[in-house]
Amino acid sequence: MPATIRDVAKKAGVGLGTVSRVLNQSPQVSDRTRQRVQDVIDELDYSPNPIARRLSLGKTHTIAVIIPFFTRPAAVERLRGITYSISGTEYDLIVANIETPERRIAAFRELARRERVDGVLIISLPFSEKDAELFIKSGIPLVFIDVNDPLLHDFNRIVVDDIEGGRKAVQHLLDLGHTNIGYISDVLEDPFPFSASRARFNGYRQALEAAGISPCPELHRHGEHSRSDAKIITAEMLRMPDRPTAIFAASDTQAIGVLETVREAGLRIPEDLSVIGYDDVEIADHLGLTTVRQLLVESGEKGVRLLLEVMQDPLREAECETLPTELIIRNTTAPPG
Amino acid sequence: MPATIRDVAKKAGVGLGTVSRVLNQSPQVSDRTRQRVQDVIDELDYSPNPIARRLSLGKTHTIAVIIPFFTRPAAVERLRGITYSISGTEYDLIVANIETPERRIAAFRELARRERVDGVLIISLPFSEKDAELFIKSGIPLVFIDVNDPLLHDFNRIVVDDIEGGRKAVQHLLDLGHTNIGYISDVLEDPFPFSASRARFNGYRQALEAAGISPCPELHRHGEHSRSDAKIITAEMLRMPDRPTAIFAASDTQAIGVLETVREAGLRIPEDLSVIGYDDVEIADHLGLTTVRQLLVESGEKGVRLLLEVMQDPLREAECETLPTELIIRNTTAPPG
DNA sequence: GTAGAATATGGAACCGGTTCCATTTACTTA
DNA sequence: TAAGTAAATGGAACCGGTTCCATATTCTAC
Repeated sequence: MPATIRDVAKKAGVGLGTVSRVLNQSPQVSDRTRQRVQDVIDELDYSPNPIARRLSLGKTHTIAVIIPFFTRPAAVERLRGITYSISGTEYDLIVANIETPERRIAAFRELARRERVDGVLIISLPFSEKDAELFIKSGIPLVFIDVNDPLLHDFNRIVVDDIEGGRKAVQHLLDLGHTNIGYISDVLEDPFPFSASRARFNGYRQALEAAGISPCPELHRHGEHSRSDAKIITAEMLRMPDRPTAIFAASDTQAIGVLETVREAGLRIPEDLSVIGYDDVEIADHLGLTTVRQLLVESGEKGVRLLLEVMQDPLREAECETLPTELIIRNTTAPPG
Repeated sequence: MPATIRDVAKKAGVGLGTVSRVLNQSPQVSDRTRQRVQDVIDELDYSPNPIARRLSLGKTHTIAVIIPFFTRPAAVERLRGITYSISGTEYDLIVANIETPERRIAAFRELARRERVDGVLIISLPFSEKDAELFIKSGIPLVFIDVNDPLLHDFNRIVVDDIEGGRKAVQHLLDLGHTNIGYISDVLEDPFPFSASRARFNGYRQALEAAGISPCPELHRHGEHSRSDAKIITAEMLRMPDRPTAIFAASDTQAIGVLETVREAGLRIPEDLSVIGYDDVEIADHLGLTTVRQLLVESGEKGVRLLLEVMQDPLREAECETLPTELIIRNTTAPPG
């Protein structure tokens, strides 16, 4: 049904190559011929078939984003930035939502192929040495957002210094006078843990040690990255004889779970217990949550820009851009009662 | 670099058609030949080029979702359901994020083309008669989620009865004894308003009228679909001499803005003012928000399933599935003080 | 006006699959 | 064993673009 380049050529009385040259703004067409062809293109409402174009050019014009979308609200805001930067480019954004380890492996396997995508963005996901081999072998341009690991030294990254971010969170609590500070995070002993959680934990530890406080293993607990697990863990912590006076949660999602349990226990926030999260997702403002802010939307935008550059110039050196974190003090932290 | 079907044929000593038959599970291949070809496929780590396949088959294997993604958290949860249902199919999901009317028009224009996508899902967006013509002309399979308009009678839809949903919200307030009930919504006088907001407004009005209360125009205000606009509008309402004792907000997002302003005004929720939202997005539970629940994830899942069926059988009659709404009473509504 | 250089153009070949029909091969029956 | 039928196979044509080189046309300089 839709007109093809052959229809245009025939009706304009020119060759296929000439139509192609008009379509692709080649200077090697006379103005007169160009106008004639353009008139026919308009008349037939012709536009090129993207699939045929992609096959011919040997490019997919597709960028894949692999994302644990719905279990990490922060990731949603990164994706927002990604859609902004992709919009107006010639690329399609395909989304692979990863909510289980099995899905992650399958997605990597499927997408690490040059005939499949031109580039890949990986957001907030664990990444193993074996995964790295797969992508290196494929030669697919790859950018990580919020994944930072020594393993990734030779890959392009947009990250924050999560050690510093973790330190800021804990330093804020120390400045308020807290010394008995809990930390709730994702599981850190997985074969492939999410690197940012581990770094935030290291920041937690470093800040305590710098203040001459020996980190107490009882005060660090982990579970799935979810509000409900954080609720359960917080309840356990509140049952400790020497319960913490403040809790640092590794993400705002988990901090929300903490808030819930603390309130259900009849404790006042922040008078009886201070809570600080990490990310500054959109709802954090509404909740009055004290948190460490990351530039989530900007990280997505920059990730796309970096990927486009890598796709343009595959020989460029791997780059790692570190975005700032910022302590955002709202209403969930105060000096210990 | 990657092996092609020609490499496989040559190495296996068969013709292209035979390799294709093996790839596509045709019965018309002897077991012996099939095994021989499969061994070579494994040896060369060959997989078909999806672009070539799509051109040959005349299918894009792509489904587009057009979504006002980030301005409507409910849409994010619908998208979650979409990713669940798409996962495991042969289709790529491309996401077009629409945050302005101009972007909407451009996206429709680009995507209403058979060489571009095999099907389209449109979520929570305004849709005009002109838009309808564009899609009818293209013959693209199309399913709407959360768009319900007489104009769409001949299109496939997954909807809720928003009139009933709006009535439920207001009926709940009436049952509590409220008679002075405000309503905050999106702009309804746009050339192409979002249909669900209008329907919820109709529900609001019907419930009042059924209770013998004449709807007061001063009690209905609208702005952009955002938390911040809802904050401003609520402040205006609170300044009314005869301010409402309860507010029905057309979405949870807007309800959150209402909560903020009410609290900033030093009023207690729900003692001084009751608030009810609409959607039951994930954070509503944490906020203790009374709301009208929609099955958001399920609406996405069903939308994909319906679209796949329409793509399978283009001659099928247009279908409209109506999902239930449910009143969810939490802590933001109580009898008037 | 002629020769040479520059510009414009057409279309065969190509991208990597699928498909369909002519041909070949294998099997069955008399 | 021969004839007929069924199954298997090969490869040309096709999908709709892009590109590159041979050729045609236009322009410039003498």
